[in-house]
Amino acid sequence: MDNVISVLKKNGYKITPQRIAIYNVLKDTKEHPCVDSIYNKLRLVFPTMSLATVYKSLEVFKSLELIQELNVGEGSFRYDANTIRHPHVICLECGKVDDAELGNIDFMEQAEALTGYKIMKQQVYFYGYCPKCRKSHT
Amino acid sequence: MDNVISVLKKNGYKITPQRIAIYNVLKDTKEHPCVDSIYNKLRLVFPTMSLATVYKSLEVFKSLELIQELNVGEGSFRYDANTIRHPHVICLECGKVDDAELGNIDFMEQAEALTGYKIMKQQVYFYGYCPKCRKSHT
DNA sequence: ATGACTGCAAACCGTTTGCATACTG
DNA sequence: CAGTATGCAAACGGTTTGCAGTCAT
Repeated sequence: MDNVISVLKKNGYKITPQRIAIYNVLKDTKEHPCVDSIYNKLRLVFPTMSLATVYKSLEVFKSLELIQELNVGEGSFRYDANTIRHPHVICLECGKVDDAELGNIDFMEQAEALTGYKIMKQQVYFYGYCPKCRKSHT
Repeated sequence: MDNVISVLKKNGYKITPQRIAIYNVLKDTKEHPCVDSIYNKLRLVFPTMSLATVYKSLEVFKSLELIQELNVGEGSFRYDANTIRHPHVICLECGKVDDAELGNIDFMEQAEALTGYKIMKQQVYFYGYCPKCRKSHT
């Protein structure tokens, strides 16, 4: 909750209304919004909010591991305030991105042994048709 | 091998030297090159080759499932002529992308049961430091 | 011969950067 | 008060598009 504030403070970043608002948008949704979507939500509250501020703030949050960046292959990134590693499902029709809590599917050790890489992170994405869209897809 | 030719033909696409050359670049490498890298390799052979042609050809191949598009979060896509589902490892230092043949780690059924999505595809990415780069990373 | 393909250039769109102003600490 | 953050606009880089000319069938 105030975790953001203390982490920002601890790392010498200033607490600004914009940063708090941006973080809260992510904290309060499960939609994994992209920058534009965050920006448009915030413009209603901060008429002067700029895209650049959203980008810069997300960059700060990312570097402090307060959020994670998703990369589902749309040409833009999405963001998630849940930084615990978990898979995502993407609807090929409507573009929705959901969490897919599959329990423990950690293959990092196995991958490390096999590839010789020092593995730091694992990302799992599923692509398919969501409950609503699958009806129209036979 | 001539699989490309027959698939293109079967689907009403023309066989052009450019398309064959682009496909062969992918077929002959394990580097998962991006568009720019493919383009620069081909310019040596086809001085008039254009980026647009590379993009358009890859689009055709992708739609015919002759190649797959990778999306490791660099701001550009990479391409792989190996269309069999397999994980990839990305080096956080040098950007290299390798295959990681982990045996069977198919969670599509599980994800389908859990999420209600009709799952079509699964992508697994590992991020870390490759054997060369990990030395400089303690 | 005809219709698809190539290749150039311009347009596009998400993201980054530079800089003057505003605000946090 | 010092120095970081904001917000605007311009720049950037990967990708897409339109169109005239060319080539595969």
